[in-house]
Amino acid sequence: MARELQIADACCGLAATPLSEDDAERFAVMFKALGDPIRLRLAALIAAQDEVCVCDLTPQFELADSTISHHLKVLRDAGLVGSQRRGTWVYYRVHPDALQALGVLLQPVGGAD
Amino acid sequence: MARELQIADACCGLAATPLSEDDAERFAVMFKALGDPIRLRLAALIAAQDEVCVCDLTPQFELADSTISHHLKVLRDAGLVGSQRRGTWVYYRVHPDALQALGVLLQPVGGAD
DNA sequence: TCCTTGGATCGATCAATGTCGAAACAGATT
DNA sequence: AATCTGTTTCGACATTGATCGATCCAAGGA
Repeated sequence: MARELQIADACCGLAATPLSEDDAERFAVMFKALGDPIRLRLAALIAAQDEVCVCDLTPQFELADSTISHHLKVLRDAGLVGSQRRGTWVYYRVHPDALQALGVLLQPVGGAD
Repeated sequence: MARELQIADACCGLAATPLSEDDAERFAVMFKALGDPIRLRLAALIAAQDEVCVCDLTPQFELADSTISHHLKVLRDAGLVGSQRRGTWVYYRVHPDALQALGVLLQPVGGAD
């Protein structure tokens, strides 16, 4: 059951949100996932296209394949991306809703006050 | 010298950004800073007002003052907030530009495709 | 001057994380 | 079935990070 991302709480940005402990916990997981240079680049590479084969990602880093796989799992567990196996290869794509929820949380900070 | 946050690279969001290793490094520091529930709540509390006295923050957490101070330092080092001492008390305020840069990086992911 | 109070820093401890190589797993090909 | 290739999982290790108590510093008040 792909949980529905019930993050309606992110309606008004950090500034307007008292941000319950639960929400803070959930959002922090996502921010933490993006809080690593490798994962941030991975996320950018995936977001740049509809979907990306892992086999196209690993060559772009000087890290063991298992390490890249680990980082992809962190992004997956955070709900930021999803994966799908087709034949031999595995393809990753972003979950736009998740990234957008984080964006909304940050955006209006200096906006309408 | 409050460094000028030269993050013009964040013009087009994750999707459009090849995201150089350097940029990834810089942004990751900020995301990582927000990647802790305590710090995320601190950031929200600070963003909710023009400025906030540390003395108003510490009572809202069941943590040692030194721990809160440490988390504030992480937010400060990431460039997300700034502090100013006035007499006995220290006041924190957000750096809207920094938060906004992160927001822009995330926002347009699912936007115009 | 000496205490008190608000904050930051330091040093120590324990948990979490990044990294790797080895092994396991899933499909495809022979 | 045997094997090859792409991907993930599994220990293991070194590094980082969260937390605390103790200490230090700055500003006020006795």
